[in-house]
Parts: sequence; C-alpha cells; structure tokens
Amino acid sequence: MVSLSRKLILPIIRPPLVIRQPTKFRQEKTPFIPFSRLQQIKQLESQLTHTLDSCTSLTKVKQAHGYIIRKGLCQCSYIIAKLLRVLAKINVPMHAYGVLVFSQVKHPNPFLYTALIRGLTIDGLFKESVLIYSSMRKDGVTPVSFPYTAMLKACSSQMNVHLGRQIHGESVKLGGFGLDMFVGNTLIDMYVKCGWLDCGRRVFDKMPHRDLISWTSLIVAYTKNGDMDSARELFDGLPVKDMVAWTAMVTGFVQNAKPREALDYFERMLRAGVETDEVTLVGVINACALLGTSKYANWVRDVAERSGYSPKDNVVVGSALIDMYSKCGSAESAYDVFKMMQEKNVYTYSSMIVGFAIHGCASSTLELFEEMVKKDVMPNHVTFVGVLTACSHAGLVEKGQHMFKIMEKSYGVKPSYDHYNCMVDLLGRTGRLEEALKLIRSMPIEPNASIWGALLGACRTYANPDVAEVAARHLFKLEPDGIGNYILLSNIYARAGRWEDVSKVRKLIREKRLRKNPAFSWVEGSKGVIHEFYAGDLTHPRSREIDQAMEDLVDRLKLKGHNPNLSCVLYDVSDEEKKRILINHSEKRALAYALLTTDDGLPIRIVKNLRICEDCHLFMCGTSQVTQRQIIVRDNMRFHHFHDGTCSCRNFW
DNA sequence: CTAGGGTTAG
Repeated sequence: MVSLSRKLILPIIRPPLVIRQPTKFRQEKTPFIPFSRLQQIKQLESQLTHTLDSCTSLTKVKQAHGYIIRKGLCQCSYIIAKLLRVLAKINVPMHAYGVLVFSQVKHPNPFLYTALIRGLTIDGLFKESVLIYSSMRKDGVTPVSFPYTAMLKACSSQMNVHLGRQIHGESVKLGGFGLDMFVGNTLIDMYVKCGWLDCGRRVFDKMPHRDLISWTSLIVAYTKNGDMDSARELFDGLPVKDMVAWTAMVTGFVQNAKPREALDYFERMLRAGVETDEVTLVGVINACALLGTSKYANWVRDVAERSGYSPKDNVVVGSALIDMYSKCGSAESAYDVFKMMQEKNVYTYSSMIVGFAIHGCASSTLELFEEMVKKDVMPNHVTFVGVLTACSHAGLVEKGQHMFKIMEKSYGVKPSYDHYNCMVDLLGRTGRLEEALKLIRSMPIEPNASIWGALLGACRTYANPDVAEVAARHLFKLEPDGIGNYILLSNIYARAGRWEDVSKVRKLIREKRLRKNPAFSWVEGSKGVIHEFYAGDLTHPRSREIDQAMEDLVDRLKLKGHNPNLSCVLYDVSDEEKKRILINHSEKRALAYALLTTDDGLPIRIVKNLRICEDCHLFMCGTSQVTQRQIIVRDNMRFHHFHDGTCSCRNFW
C-alpha cells in the first residue's frame, strides 16, 4: 500500500527532448561458425532478401522458400522474418502459409515472432497473435522491445487496454525497457486509440526519454479530441518541430473546422523553413475546401504545383484538389483537374462523382460512373452515395432505385445508412413520403436519427404533418436535444396552419432549454480578405454602409414584389421584430457587403454554417435578378447558384 | 518497429 501511494504522488517529470539514438540490442550467444561459412551466409542473406523483395505473389514466395530450404537457411530467423513481412506486404493472409513456415523454425528469434504477430494483427487474428506471444514468453526468448510493441499495437486495434497493460507490465519486468521510446510511444498510442487520453498523457509524462514521435502522438490525440488548446500548448513547448508535427497541427485545425488557423500554421511552417510534402498539402487543400473561396483554391493549387506535387502525377493531391474545387463552387475547375490526372483511383472518381452530384450535374455523374466501371476501378460506398445523390437532385427516381438495387449484387457494396438516407431523400423529394416510410420500415438495420431526419426534411417540403409526426416521434427519442428537429416540426405544423401544435413544440423547446447554434456566413472581400458575419452582429467596421446598402436593396426588391417571409421566424414576436431579425441574417449582411465591395462582373460567393432559410433563399433569388449578379451560396447542405431570379436547386433543398 | 493524409447526402 505504501509503495503504491508513493508511486501515485510522484511528481511529473518533464525531461528535455532527446535526439533519437540508434537502439542497442543484446547480443545473443551464437554457436561457433567458421569465418568462411559466415561470409557465405551473409552473401546468401543479402541475395535472398533481394529475391524476396521482388516477390509479387504467393507462388513466387513459395518458390523463394524452396530455394531457401535448398540453401540450408530455412532455420534462419532473419530470412524467414523477411519472408513473413513480404507476405504481409503483398496482402497474403498469414494464418495458412505464414504460420506453417514459421512453425518449421526451431528457435525463432524475437524479430521472427514480431513479424508473425504483426502479420496476424493485419489479418485481424488477435487470438492467434496472443497465442504466438505466449509461446514466445514460454520459450524465454531474449527480450527486446519489438515483439512487445507489436503486441501493444494488436491490443490497440482490438481496443483491449487490459491486455495491453499486462503486456506492458511484462515488458517492464523482463527487459526494463517498458518506457523506452518505441514501447512508450506505442503505449501512448494504444491508450489514445482506446479513448484513455489521460493515461496516455501520464505515460508521456513518465517517459525518461521522448522523441518527436511521442510529442506528435499526443498532439494528434488532443486534436482528435477537439482540444486544440492543449494541442497548441504541447506544440509550443516542442523545441524542435519537424514536418510531421507541423502537419499534425495544420490538419488538426482542419478537422476541427478552423481553416483560418490551419492556414496560419501553414504559413508559420513555411516561414520556419520546414519542408512540406503531400500530406501537409492535403491538409492545406482541405482547409481551403472548408473556406470555400476560389481565391484560396487557386492559391493552394499554385503552392502544390510549385512544391512539386502536381495533380498530373500525384493521385492523392489531385483527388484532394477535385474535392476542394467542387466544395468551392466550381465543378468546372474540379473537372479540369480530373482530366489532367494520369493516375485515377477510386478516390479520384468518387470525389469527382460526388462533386458533380452536389452541383446537380446528374448526367455527368452517371457518365463518369460508367467510365469508372469500364476502366475497372471498383466503386465503393462513397461512389454510390454520389450516384444516388445525383439521381435524387435530378428527380431520377427509377434510375436511383435501380442503382440501389444492383449496388450489392453487381459491385459488392452493401447499402449502409448513408445509402438508405439518399433513398429516403430521393423518394421524399418527389413527394413519395409514404413510399419512403415503407422503405425505412423495411430496412434490415435499425433506422438511425439521420434517416428519420431525411424523412422529416421531406415532410417540410411537402407540408405533410402526418408523416412528419411519425418521423419526429422517432427523432425525439433518438436525439432528445437536437434543436433542428423541433424547429422543423414546428415549421411543418405552421405551414399546415396547426398553430396549437406549433405552440406545443415551442413549449417543448423552452422546457428543454434548447438554443439554436449561432449562425454565421463569410464572404471574400477585396484582396482575398475573408469577412465573417454573425446573425444580428453589427460590429463590422463598415456596418453603417452595409445598413445603407441593405436598405437600398430592400427597396429595390419591394418594387419587384418581394416581401419578407415572416413564417421563417420561429419566435413569438411582432411582425416588425420578425422583419428586423430576418434582415440581420448573416448571409444577407454578407451579401450586402459583397455588393458594396466587389466588382460587378464577378460572382459573389457566400459560405454559411447552417441551412439557408426560405426568406434568405428568396432574397438571393430577387437580388440576383435586380442586380444581375451571379450569387453562389454554400450552406451546410449544398450549393445554390442564383442567376437572374432562379436557383439551381429548383427550390428543393 | 512508434507520429501527420485523399472521397459521404440532407
């Protein structure tokens, strides 16, 4: 008891970063072998390594093994370990042939055990790895850290913290390297992957020597947890920052939807003279995709080209660029990138297919799908989300149903929640609400909140409070705190004129003390400066001018017969107050600012975090007519291209 | 051996 409590109150030690030293292994006692034979073996080993490396199929590996046996080296752990690593590399399952070859070695060394454990882990054969591990323990093999790291990784993939801890304990007892950098880093990673971040942190704090990898592991753990402040704190304390650490910060901000911070870190990284590679660039490209502005899109493409990563010969950068351009509102630029790419894989095709789909280019989507199949690129679940979405936007119900029916039979893609979602949307969009409900009830998997949400959304468009009530009942059970569901239901009741039900839902919202997310929009002003507008926030330095521009615009719209749609305001306030709330919606203020500051010929691109409301949608239509400016709004759902009084979404969104 | 990455609708 005493020693335990003393252990617990040990102060946290934070030794300085050390540059990694080459690991020292204990020398095993080897039998006497004449020098000439030793030289011969060495030569053979390097020759065999080379042969194994060039194996691309199981047959070739088997041939190589035959040769190894003939040369009398089938007992050599080094060579057999190499063989197992090659099997893993060419995706041959370990359990049949690999285990057989392994079992022929009488005294496997730790590296051979490690290779087998790793291979089994890749195949997801956890029990088998544990078995191999215990037989190694029984053999009393000279302890080195490799097999322990491999086992910790296996435990992490199985989320088995308990066994991981035990194995770590054994590594401490046996070899005393329980907190060396490899084992420690893997242990941190295991804790983090299993959601035990604080334990990971404790290991980090206890490690006597840490390298950049320890630091980066933990930084990434914090970013994945949404805790950018802790990540930043750790990162700031890092005396030497390399490309990977910087990239971890950049992508961390991207994953937490903070594109401007991501770009800020990227610039600091460049200023610090750190090199970038394709992984960094993908992070930066994604940041620009989040921003959704064309200027940054072109800028990052230029950066990529100049750093030697052109979409022409880099499939990862190319695919990321396609996704970015379509999210920045330009399916054309996305397709330009697509066309110039030499290598195209499933990511490339899927990105482009989804890109066409969200821009409403259904025929291009379907053509591209055919092309992909013809070129033997196997479509996956994401590809089908794109295809079904395209059918949905274009009202191609039969085509969509057909694709849904054949996706598993012809392409082996099992319909998932995402696909059912698309189908509910497809049916709901054309008003087939009962059919959609029937589909949901026939699902082999339990329908989740987003499925019922898709149905509820369709009920809003078709003002069907009866089906809406069914969907809402399930939704309130699955997501009791989802404010959006209550608002939707209330709007549906309102449109059906069921005001008593409206007030019932409003009361529910009040009782649950739910609050709407703050809405905001951003727009690119002159010189690529991005301006953010929050709903009702009048702190922009040019607020006065924006107000003036807004008044002018409202007057011009009134002349054309555009009136505010007061039913978009869910609060019980006077009509005047409703008008005031509507006119302060963030996208309207962003629009007024853009009209004020940008050139006439250019399209106005607005990005907003929530779904655009009906009143703003109408307002944008009207403005595109009276000003003859093209307006592109990206909301959290899709793109709206407003042109001369109409929207590309055909008023379904 | 251990750290950063590309496609998902409404």
